This record gives sequence, C-alpha cells and structure tokens, in this order.
Amino acid sequence: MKLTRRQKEVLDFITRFIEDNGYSPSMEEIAAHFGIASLNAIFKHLDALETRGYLHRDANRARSIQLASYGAGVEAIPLYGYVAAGRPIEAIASPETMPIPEPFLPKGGKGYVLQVRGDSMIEEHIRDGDYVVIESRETARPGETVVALVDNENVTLKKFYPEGGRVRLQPANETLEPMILDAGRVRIQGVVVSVLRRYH
Amino acid sequence: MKLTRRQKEVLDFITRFIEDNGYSPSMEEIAAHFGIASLNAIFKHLDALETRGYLHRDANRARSIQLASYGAGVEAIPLYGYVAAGRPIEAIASPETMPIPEPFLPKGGKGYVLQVRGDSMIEEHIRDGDYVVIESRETARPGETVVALVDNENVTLKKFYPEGGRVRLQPANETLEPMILDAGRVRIQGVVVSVLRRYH
DNA sequence: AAAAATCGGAAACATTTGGTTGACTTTCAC
DNA sequence: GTGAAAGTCAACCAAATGTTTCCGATTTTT
Repeated sequence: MKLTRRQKEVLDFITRFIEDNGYSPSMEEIAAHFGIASLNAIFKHLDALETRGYLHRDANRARSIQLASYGAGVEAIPLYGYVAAGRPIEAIASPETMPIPEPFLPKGGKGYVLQVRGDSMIEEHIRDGDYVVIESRETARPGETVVALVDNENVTLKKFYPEGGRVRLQPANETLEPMILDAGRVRIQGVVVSVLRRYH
Repeated sequence: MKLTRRQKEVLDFITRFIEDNGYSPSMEEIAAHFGIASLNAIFKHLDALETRGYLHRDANRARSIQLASYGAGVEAIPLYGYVAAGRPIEAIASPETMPIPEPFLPKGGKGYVLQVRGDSMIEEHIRDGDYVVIESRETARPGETVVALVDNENVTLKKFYPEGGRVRLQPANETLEPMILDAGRVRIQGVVVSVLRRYH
C-alpha cells in the first residue's frame, strides 16, 4: 500500500460514503468534507488513487467512482521450488516469495507457489516453466489438479480421481501412464487454483 | 540477514506503523520516533534495509516504503476487456485495473490486460477465459503472439509471421485458418508477455 | 591499534504532494 | 435547447517529503 496520508484519508472517506449512501460522492462533497476549497486538489487525489489501482472512474460521468473490486489486493506467498512428475519438490535455497494478485490467490486457506518442470500436465495447458498457485488442503474433488505426496517420498502434480479404495493420479499427457495406488499411499498436499506464465 | 540492532528497530517500527496506519511513515516521522535529529541517518538505514531486500522504495516518492514481504513489485494496469479471434475488443464500460506482479509485467513500456475469448490460441496453451498481459508496441518478432488490428476494425489475438510484403496471422488451433493480409492492413498493437489463469 | 563500517548532526537541494483560482467541457433533467 | 450540476484541466504556489553532501563520533572487525 503506497498511499500518502491524505490519499488514504480520501480513499477511506469514499469507502465509507459509498457504504452509507449506496452511491459515490461528488468531488465537491469530498472537498467539503475535508474543508478544501479546491476541486482540483480532489481531482488529483482521485487521479493518484486511480493510477495506483484503488478505484475507477468514467470520464466526465457524475458520481462514477467505483472502488476497485480487486482492491489492489496482493499477497506474497512462498515460492517453494519446482514440482515435476515423479520427483520430490526440490527445496529451494532461499525460500523466496512471489506477490500474487488477489484474484489468483486461494479463496480460503494458505497458498504457495511452485514452478512446473516437464510437460506432464500439457493437456491441461500447464507448461514447463509455468508457475502454479497451490491452495494448501488435504482433500480434493475428482478431476482437480493436485500436488500429491506418494509414499511420503515423491511429490507430483497430477489430476486426481478416487476409485474406491484406490486413487488414480492421471497426468494430462497421452504419453505418460496414470499411477493407480492404494489411497493410504497418497497424501494430497494442495490443489492448483491458478497458473501464471511468463514468455521469454 | 545481518541487520544491526538499529536497523532491526527501524524495520520493526515501519512494520508496525504500516499495520496501524495503512500507509508508510515519512523519514521525519521515523526520526522523531527514535529521537534522532538526522534524516540522513534514517535515509542510510533505509538504504541498508533496501539493499538487503527488506523493503522497497520509489525514488522521490512520499511514503513509498513497502515491506518486501508484502506486494513487492506489483502494478495495477488497465483491464480493457475481451479479445477473440476476429472480433474487435469489446470496449468495457469503466476500464478496471488488475494488479500484476512485476515478473509478469512487460519489461519496457506500458501494458494492459485482456481476457481471452475462444480457443483460437489453444495450442499455445492459452485458454478461453485466460488473462493475457500485453506489452504495448507496434512491432513484433516472427512467431510472437500479438494483438493485431486489421483494417482498423477487428482486433484479434494471433501468432505473427511476416512474409514479404504480407503478414500471416496464424491461430494456434488446427481447425482455424490463418489470415494472410497485405502488411498495410495490419497494425500491431501489442505482444503477449504473460498469461494468468484462474481455475473455477 | 588500525581500518572499516556504522551512526548521528546539520544544512542545502530536488521532487512530489497538496492546495488555490479560474476557465472550460460534459452530462442530464427539464 | 437551456441551465445547473459535476467533472476536467492548466498555471501557479506552498508545504511536505525525500535526497545528497560534508563532517565528526562511535562501534565493529581485522
């Protein structure tokens, strides 16, 4: 949050105003509230808040301020390292973090980031080198892409299908075979909630 | 890593201040809190903390300290709307913004976000509903995925191949035909630099 | 003990932020 | 259409804040 005191005050006022009234304040009302005689001062504050991503306006439209639905919400979550088919997570030397925008974060619970090695999920359009955001949890619905720990040894990224007392871990790649294991040998560590890819 | 006692005190103070107030302290406020008369001392502490990776600042910007563990490099860039094969960008009423982590931002120049409609880039592993970050520029290298404006009318997302005086705009989807056009009819608006996908 | 790093003070300087005034434009209800 | 309400914008100024330099004291390391 890199706002100045004044900018945060203005933002707070707008937030409260919209909550109370259901519509956004005019610039004059904002100015009046702060005892400022100048609309331009407010205008520039709104500009600043807009470029920083805290709100949106329609040009020339009266009372068109909307608070950013994404609230510039960002959280830094740990980047643990690589995950590949059939390999343990290679612990990374200095556990970095990566800032992730709110829309791509897990809705509930904690999360972390892994970088994908290999093309085992290629048919799910997850590529070698992609970053996947994982929601930490121990259960998954059939068909979800999970980080699974097998025999307390190997961590893999696969699609999850329970089959009676067994579990099928299915790569999304024709050329790779599914693993079918007793449920007791598989522990789910998390579920993929989003994918981020950088070209070049 | 190896912070001095003082540096840790300063860092702790900043952390608490941001938690309490929602914005970062000015150097004067930090100095006042420690009973120090020198802004330079604070400045150097901040320098030290920054080079050691505990925080980030924008040069010359008031109250621009951000703790590293928070959203380090994140910028809110406009979310213009949808792009599909052969359709103009549907101008969105009030352009929202979406915060994007620095590693996924264009390295040079401005950027914006579009949401992909349709499966025309599916073989590039860009799916219906994915968000693509676009670097605004007017040239592209062969094979890059570009946002192209055809005849000043239609905007499409395609792979770009110049062929003499012509341009081939190639969907990454077997079932779709490439467009081959005189270079004069095609204007490149930007190049895809990253892809973000949210499941569910 | 010497050298290097760190810490603190004071002042000058540069940039950004916050504010004023006033003219202009757009939107919208009548 | 017309006019009021609301938003846009330029020029200009003041205040707040961040940057830098010069200097000396203190602490840590070698």
